[in-house]
Amino acid sequence: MKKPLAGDKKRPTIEVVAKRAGVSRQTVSNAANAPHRLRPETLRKVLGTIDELGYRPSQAARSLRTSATQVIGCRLLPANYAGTGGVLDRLLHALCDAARAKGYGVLTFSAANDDDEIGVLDDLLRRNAVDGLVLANTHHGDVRPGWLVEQGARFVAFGRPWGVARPKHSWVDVDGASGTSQAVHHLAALGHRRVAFLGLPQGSGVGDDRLQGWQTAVEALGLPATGLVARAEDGIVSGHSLTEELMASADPPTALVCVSDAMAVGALRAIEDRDLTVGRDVSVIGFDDSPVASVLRPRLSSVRQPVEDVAHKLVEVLLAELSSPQRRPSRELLTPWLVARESSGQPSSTTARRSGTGTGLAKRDLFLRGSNRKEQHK
Amino acid sequence: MKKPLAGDKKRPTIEVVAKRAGVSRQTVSNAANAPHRLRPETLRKVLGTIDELGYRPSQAARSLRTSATQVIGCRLLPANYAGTGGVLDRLLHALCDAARAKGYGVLTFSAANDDDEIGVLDDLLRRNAVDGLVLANTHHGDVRPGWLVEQGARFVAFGRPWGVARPKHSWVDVDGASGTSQAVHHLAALGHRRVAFLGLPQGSGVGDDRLQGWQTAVEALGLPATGLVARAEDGIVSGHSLTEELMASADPPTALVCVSDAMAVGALRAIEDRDLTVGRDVSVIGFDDSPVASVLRPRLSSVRQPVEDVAHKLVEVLLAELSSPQRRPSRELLTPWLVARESSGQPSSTTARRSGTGTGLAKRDLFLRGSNRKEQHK
DNA sequence: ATAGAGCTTTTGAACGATCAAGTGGAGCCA
DNA sequence: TGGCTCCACTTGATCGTTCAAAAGCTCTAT
Repeated sequence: MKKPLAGDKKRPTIEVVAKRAGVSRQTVSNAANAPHRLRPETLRKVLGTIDELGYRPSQAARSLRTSATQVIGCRLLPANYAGTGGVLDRLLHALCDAARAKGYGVLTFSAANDDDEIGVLDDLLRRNAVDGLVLANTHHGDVRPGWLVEQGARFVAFGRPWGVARPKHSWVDVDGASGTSQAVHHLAALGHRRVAFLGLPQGSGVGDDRLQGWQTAVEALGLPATGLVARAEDGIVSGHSLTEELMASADPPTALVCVSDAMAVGALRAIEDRDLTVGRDVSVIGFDDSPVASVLRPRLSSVRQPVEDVAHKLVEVLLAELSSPQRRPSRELLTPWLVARESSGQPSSTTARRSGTGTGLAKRDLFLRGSNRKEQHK
Repeated sequence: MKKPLAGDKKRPTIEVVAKRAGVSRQTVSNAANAPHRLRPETLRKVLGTIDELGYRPSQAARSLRTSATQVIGCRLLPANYAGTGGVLDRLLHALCDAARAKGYGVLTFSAANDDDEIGVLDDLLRRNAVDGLVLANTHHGDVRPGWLVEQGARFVAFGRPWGVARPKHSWVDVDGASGTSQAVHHLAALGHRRVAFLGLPQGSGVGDDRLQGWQTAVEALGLPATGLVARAEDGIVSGHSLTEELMASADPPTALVCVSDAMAVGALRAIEDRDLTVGRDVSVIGFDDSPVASVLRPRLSSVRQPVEDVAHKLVEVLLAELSSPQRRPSRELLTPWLVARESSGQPSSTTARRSGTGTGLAKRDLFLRGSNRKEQHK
C-alpha cells in the first residue's frame, strides 16, 4: 500500500494529501491529531489517502509550529565494564523503547564531564532540539540539576538529589538500601553471621545508601557489625585490597556484600589468592548485575536494578513534566532484586562441601546463555 | 555573558537579535552561516549581540527551511556481554563524539529485529527526522541496505555487504582477517605450531572473514591446518563444546584463535575443566576485546577493533554522502590490533613454567583499572 | 557625469505544519 | 420564517529560519 520514496522524489506534504482526498489541509491534520472531529466517512477517506501516499507530517514543520520536538535528550556515559556503566547501557535501551511507545525519540550525546555536559545541554535547549532531558548519574554536589532548574528546562533525574533537602525537580531512583538488605538477608538465611560490607568512601550518595541497607539488615537480624565495613573508591583493585584487609583480621567475615560488581570482582580475586573457595569458604554478592557477573566463575550473585521499570517511570514522569510544568516534583523509588548465583552459598563451617560446583559447565549457564541469545534476536 | 533562559522566558529569535544589533534578519543569519559576506565591523557587532542574548537558531525552523535536521539515526543493538554488543556500545560513544564534532546529533532507537527496524527507519525517513543513518551489524541476506537504497536514503553501513557483489552503498568495516592473522602470527612467534580456529558456521560474513585470516596466516607460516577448524553458532556453550572436541583429538592444538570473546570464554572453561592451564598448556585468543576480556582470569588476549577510527570514518563517509548524493559508494577497511594478555603464552613443551602469572593482581591490572577510571571522569 | 562592477545589506517569499477564527449547512425551537 | 446552536470543514495567519532577488553603496572607467 505504501508508496516507496524512490529516488529524489519529494515526500508528499499535507497539501498534496488534502488535494488528493478532496479536503482541506486542516482536515488532514485533524485526521491524525483529532480524529473525533471528522465524520467517520471523511475520516476513512482521508486516512486512506494518507496511507496510499505514505504521508507522515514533517517533524520540522510540526516542531516549528508546536515548539515540541518529540525528542528526549540523554547523555551517554562511558561504558565501563562494571559499576553504573552497564546499568546505564541497559537503561538506554529500555528508555528508547519506553520513549518510542509514547511517540518520542531519544537523542544521545556524550560529554567528557559534567561541565562539558552543561555546555551540550545549553546548546540543545537553546536550539530547542529536545523537549526534555534524562539526567543520569546524579551525585553529591551535582551542579547540573540546579542549572537545569534555573534554565527552566524540563527534566527527570535518574538518581536521587543526594544531599539536597528540598529538590525542585522530579527524580526516579532504585532503592539501593533495599538491595543490600536483601543480600544480607539472603546470606543470613544461608547461615552466615559475619557479613561484611565493601563500600565507597563516605559522602557518595549511592555508596551511603547501600551501606545503610546493610546496616539496617544486620541490626534487624542481630548480626555483628563492628569491624565489618571497609571503604574505598570503586574498582577491582579496591575490592581486592579491602578484602585482603578484612580477611586478615582476627575474626574474618564469611560473606561480603559489595557496593558494586567491580568491587566484587576484586573480592573474588583476593579470596582466590588466599586459596579459599568463593561460595563455600567466603560468599560474595555484587551490585548492578553487570554483564560480567554471569560470565565469571563462579558466577557472581548480584543485585539487579529494574531498568525497564525505571525507564518507563522516567518517561512517564518526564511527559507529565512536559504537559503541566508547574506541578510539584515527583519522586519514584523502585525496588531492585537479588539474583543469586554460585558466589553465594552456605558457609563451610555449617555444611559439607557442596558437590558439582567446581567443574563442568553448570546447567544454569546453558539456560542463561540460551535466553541471552533469544533476547538478542527477538 | 550568556543570559539565562530563566523561567518561561522565550528564547530570542533572529528578529530580536537583528533589531538589537540594528541590522536585518538575514545579516544575523549570515553572521553565523556565511561570515565572509559581512564587513568585519558588522560581523563583530552582530556576533557580540548574538553572544549577549545567547541566541541560537531554532533547529526546527532551520530544518524546515533547509530540510536538513543535523541528526543521524542509529539503531541501538542489545548489549550482550560478548560478541558485537560490546563493540557497538563503544562505537555509539565514538559516533556521538564524531558526529558532534561535525555539528550533528545522534538519534538512537531500538528494534526487535531487522523488519521492525525497517518500520522505524521508514517512520524516521518519512518524517524527515534524520538526515542519514548508520546501519550496524550487516549480515548475509540483509534486507535493510537494499530497502534503504530503494528509498533513496543516505546511509553508511558498519560492516561489509556480505555476499553482495556490487553493493550500491558505502560502508566502513574492520578487517577481521587481519585480526585473526595477527593472532596466529603472535602465537607462532611464541612457539606454537598447532593453532586451531573456533569459528562460526559457514555463511556468516564475519565468521568466514576471520577464518580466512587464520587460514592465510597458517599457510604463510607453514603451520598444520587439517583438523584444526571447529565451527558452531556463537556463544560460550559452543566455545566449550568445540574446545572439548578439539582437545580430545589425537594431536590436540596448543592454541586456539576464537571468532569471538564468547567463544573464547567457553574455551577457557573447557581447558580448565581438563585441568590444563590457560596461557601455559593451551593459549586462547578472543575477538572484539569485550569488557569481560580484561576481567577474566587469566585475562584474555583479544583482537580490538578501532572503534574511534570507525566512527570517524562513518561520519566522514555519511557526510560526504549527504553533501553529494550521486557519487559512487566508498569503502573503508580498517585494521584491528591484537591486545596480548595472559591467556596467550609460550607453549608448555617449549618453555619452563612462567612465573608470577598464577596469583596476585597483576601490575597491568592496576594500570588498566586506573586508566579506565580516568576515561570515566575526563 | 554616468554607467557598470562588486561588495554589503535588506526585503519578500517560502519551507509544511498547526492554531484560531470563520463559513456553511443541518437541526431545533419559538 | 427567523434565529440560535452545533457540527463538519475551510481559510488566513503564524511559527523562525534561510533562499533568492533586489537595493544601496563605493569605486572605477568611460
